Amino acid sequence: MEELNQVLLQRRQKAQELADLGVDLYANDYRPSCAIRDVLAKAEERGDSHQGDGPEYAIAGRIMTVRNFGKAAFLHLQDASGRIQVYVKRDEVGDEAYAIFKKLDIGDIAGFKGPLFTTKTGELSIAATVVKPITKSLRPLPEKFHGLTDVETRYRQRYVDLIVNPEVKDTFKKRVEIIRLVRDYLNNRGFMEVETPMMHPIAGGATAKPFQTHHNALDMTLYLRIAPELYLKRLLVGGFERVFEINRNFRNEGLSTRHNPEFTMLEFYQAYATYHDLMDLTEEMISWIAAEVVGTTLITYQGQEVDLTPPWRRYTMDEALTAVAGIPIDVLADPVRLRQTAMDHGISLDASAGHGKVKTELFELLVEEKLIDPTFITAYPTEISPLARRNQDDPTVTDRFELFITGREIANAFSELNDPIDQRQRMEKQIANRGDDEEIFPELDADFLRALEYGMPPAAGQGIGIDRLTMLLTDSPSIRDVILFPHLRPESTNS
RNA sequence: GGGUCGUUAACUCAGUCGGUAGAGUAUCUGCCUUUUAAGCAGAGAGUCGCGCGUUCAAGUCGCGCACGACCCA
Repeated sequence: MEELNQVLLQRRQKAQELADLGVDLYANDYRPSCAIRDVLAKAEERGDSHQGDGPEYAIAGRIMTVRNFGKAAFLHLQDASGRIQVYVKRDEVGDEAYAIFKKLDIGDIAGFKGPLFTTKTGELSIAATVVKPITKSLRPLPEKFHGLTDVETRYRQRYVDLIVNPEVKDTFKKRVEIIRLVRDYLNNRGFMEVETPMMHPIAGGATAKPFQTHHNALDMTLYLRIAPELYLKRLLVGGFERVFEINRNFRNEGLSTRHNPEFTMLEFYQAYATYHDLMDLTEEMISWIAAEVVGTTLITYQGQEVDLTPPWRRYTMDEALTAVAGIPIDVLADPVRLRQTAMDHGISLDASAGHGKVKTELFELLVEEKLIDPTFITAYPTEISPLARRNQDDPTVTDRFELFITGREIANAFSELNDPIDQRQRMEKQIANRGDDEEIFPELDADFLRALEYGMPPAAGQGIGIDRLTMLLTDSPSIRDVILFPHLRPESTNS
C-alpha cells in the first residue's frame, strides 16, 4: 500500500465527515431519468430560453469542475453521453442538503434533479432542487486545464484518461463503430461470423513467433493463434462458403507504435471469388466505413491528406518498383543486377534469398512508405506467399494483393491455394528453409492438408488489421491509442 | 538490440555557473447567491524515478539500473 499523502488523507477525512452526516458513500438507490445528451436534446426541441419553469430532470454523473460562491455553486456534471452545468443554490436545496453538497469533491459521482434554465452568460443549466451523493472519489482528478498528458499514465490508468480526455472516449466509440460497420457490411453480403480456436496445437497461417502455453490435463503445448486462416479454410471445405472472424491474434514479437502483441484481425473467405473480387469489395467497404465514421472519404492522417474515394490505384509489385522507386524494367527482370541494386541500398541478403525475396525487400524499403493514398499491390512472388494460389500465366507470382494506406499495410489477401499437392510441397519447403535461430520450429499441419484433400472450393480470403484501420480513421499516431489497455512493461514496484 | 530525449507536489510544468525546492491547477481556511481556466486573502503539500560515485556541497556533474517517448535495425 502506498503511503497516503495529504490530498488522499483529506479526501478520506471528507468521506468520513459525509458518512457521519448519514450519507451512504456508495449508494445504489438513485435512478437518473435521463442521459445528459437527452436533456440537451429536449431543451433544443423546446427552443428559446429556459426559466426554470419546465419539467424536472434527474441526472447522474461525475463532478468535473466546481465554481463555488459560498451559498451557491456552479459545477459541470459528466455522464457517458455528455456534460451539462448544474447550479446548486442553498435557498433552493435547503441548509442540510447544501452542507452535504459542500463536502462533495471534484471527481465524485452524484445525482442532481431540477428544471432547466439559461444563465446570464447563456449556458443551459440544471437548477438543482435535489442533491444526491452517489459515489465518493478518494483520488483527485488531473488538472482541469491541461488534463492528463503523460502517455505512460494515460495507458496504465486508461480509466483516468477516459474520464478527463473526451477525445479518447471518442476514439474508442469510433473503434466500436468501425467493427459494427464491418459486421454489417459482411452480414449483408451473406457472410457468416464464426469463432475458431484461439489455442492451436500448431502455430500456422502466418510466419510469426507464437506465445506458448500448456494444457495440463492433456499435457501438451498449445500456441496462442498467430492467424485463424487454416481453420477458416477448413470451414470452406465443410461447405460454409462465406465466413468471417473478428478476433485477437497473438504474436510474440516487439512492441512499437504499429505493433501490439495482441491485436485484432478481421479475416474473411469467399468461395468462388478471386482476389480481384476482394479488391472491389475492400475499396467499397473501407470507403463506406470512412464515410460513415468520419463523414467523408477525404480524410486527414497526421497532417497528410488521404483520398479514400474509389477506385483505388492498383500496381503489380514490378510496376510499383518502377513507378515509385524508379527501378528500370530490365534491371527488375535480371536477378543478378537486381540483387546488386538491393545490396547498393544496404539490404543484407542471405544466399538462399531468391529473385522474389530480393524484389520484396526492395519494395519494402523503397516503395511502401510512399504509398499514401490507398494502393493495391498485386503479383507477390510465390516464394514469399506459401498459402496463395499461383498466377495462371506466371507461376513465379501469386494472385495476391496487399493494401497500403499512409505507407502502412492495412490488408493482405489472395486467391487461395486449394491444390493439396502444391500446398504440401510449399509447406515442406517452408519448413526446410526455416532459420536456425527460430525457437519454435514450424510444423506441417497434417489435418489441414487432409482437409484440402477432400476438396476446398476455389476461394479468395483476406485479412484486415482492425487496429491499423482504426488508427487511420481516428487520426491516431500509435496503435496504443486505439487499444484500450495496450501492453506495457510491468509498473516498477518502487514508485 | 543501438541512438537521442525524458522522469521534480495529486496534475501541467519551471528550476540559470553545483550553494536553503518554485509556479499554475487541485486541496485546506476565510469572504462571496448567475459563474464557467470565476474572483480576492491566506495556508499546507516534495524519497527531485532508483542506486553508486565526484565534491565542503548534487534536482543540477559522472556511471549503472528501471520505466517511458521518438528514431534506427
